[in-house]
Amino acid sequence: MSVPGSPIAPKPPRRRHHGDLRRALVLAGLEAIEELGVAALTIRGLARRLGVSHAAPAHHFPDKLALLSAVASEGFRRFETALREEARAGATPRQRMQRIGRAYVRFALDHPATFRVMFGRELADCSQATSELQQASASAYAVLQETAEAAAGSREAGEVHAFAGWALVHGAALLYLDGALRPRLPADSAGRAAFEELVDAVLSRGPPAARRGSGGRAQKREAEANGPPPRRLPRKRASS
Amino acid sequence: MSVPGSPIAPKPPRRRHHGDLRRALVLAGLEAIEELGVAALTIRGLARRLGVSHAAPAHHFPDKLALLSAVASEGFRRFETALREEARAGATPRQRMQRIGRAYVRFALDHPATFRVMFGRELADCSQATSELQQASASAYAVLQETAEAAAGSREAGEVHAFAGWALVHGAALLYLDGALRPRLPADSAGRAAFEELVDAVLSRGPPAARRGSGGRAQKREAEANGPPPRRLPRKRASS
DNA sequence: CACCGGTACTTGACACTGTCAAGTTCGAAC
DNA sequence: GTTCGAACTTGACAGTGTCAAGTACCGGTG
Repeated sequence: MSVPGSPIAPKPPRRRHHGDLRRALVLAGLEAIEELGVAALTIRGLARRLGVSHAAPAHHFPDKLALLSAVASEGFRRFETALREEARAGATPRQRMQRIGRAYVRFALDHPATFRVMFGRELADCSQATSELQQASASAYAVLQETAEAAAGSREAGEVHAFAGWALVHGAALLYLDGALRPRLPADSAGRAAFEELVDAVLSRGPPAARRGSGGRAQKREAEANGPPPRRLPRKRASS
Repeated sequence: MSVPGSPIAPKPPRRRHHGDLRRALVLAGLEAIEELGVAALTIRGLARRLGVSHAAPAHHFPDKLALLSAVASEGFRRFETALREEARAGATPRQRMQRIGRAYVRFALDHPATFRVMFGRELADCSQATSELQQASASAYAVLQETAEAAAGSREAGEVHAFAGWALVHGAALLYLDGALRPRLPADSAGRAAFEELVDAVLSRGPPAARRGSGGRAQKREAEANGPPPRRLPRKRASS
């Protein structure tokens, strides 16, 4: 089904009306998604925005999912860049791990719609066909895993390590984005700040299973050395 | 805008063709979503399935998002039931917490499309209008929080506790559902089993931040008492 | 230079969607 | 038995993704 060889940029674009319509579609798609959400992204709308006919995009992407997949791949590339930059800025493996976690959440909060497309359901069902997306995604995860292995010391511990950290920041970001915390945290900028503090606290202290009764002193000490203690979640409002 | 009073079931249904078309729409919507995914859910399709005209649903839900919201609320109610049952079966608070975590992941894996609708983006943007959904969601989260408070001993520790555990299982479930682990874990039943073992391991051992060098002995002992050690993630396949 | 093949794009059409406006039918209250 | 309103139908509209056929333009070849 798939031709062997380098999957990206197999042929130089012919650049007719827009220089490179394919690239323009991906970039405009990213913009449109961030502005209005995924549901507002239409092929015809993109075509109008770029000044081409409504069927022009079909010559670069067989269907809408393929276009979404290309948009998500671009998102993953930017995501990976952000993570790598942050990892490079950390001194110790442990610091790098925490910085990556924060950068992960920050990216999700800064580009919510892109993040959801990257990890969204639509692509999971059909992504077997788009190796570009799989590769971009795996490459981003590799940043986490490399850092986790260095922080954990061993390879196998690093794998569980990386998965747990990944799941933690991923879930936290999505819970915030999806509004699941909204009854407790407002969606405004103050709510975001409180949320990021909370994530910091969890990243420093470690989640519940490790915090049972005995032996919490060292953790607490380190938490205070790594950042401010978390502000408590505000109580739910009494009335709407 | 909104009428005061009890938001749920304010009036008994008049039962014309389908006894209770509103309820039938929600149930058929749940089924259709689980069978074919959210993208395949259309108002007209539901109407055909129930043998009514294409505009009949509009008399019960002002638009498609309202219907999706009702479906998600029903999902949350079933979700909460599953969590509560599991929590009741645990002896100690800590056992309850682990059981809830496992039940959380199991629900997501058993009803992937419903789970994604429940926590999906579409509803986050408009859910200010549907108090039913907010209430159902908060009620499910309350199970987690109550258990976490009991396990943590104090109220404020319980909040961070609950959030961390929530984010962990939520993120893990979504990463699996979205296929982000697919290069490492196959999507078949063996992959699922390996994934559930992995989650168990993380729930027992605690995530990375708590597992740095010193003081890991008690954690290891408890991990072994709580379940089998995690099978290592299989190496990535060499070729597709 | 003319010619020509193929790519990038356009035009037009189709089936499908969600949503609205107006008409119809039926249950129950008076 | 009549009336009234809710539940439902019919018909229409704009908008969508996708396909088939046609057109313009660039590169190379004679």
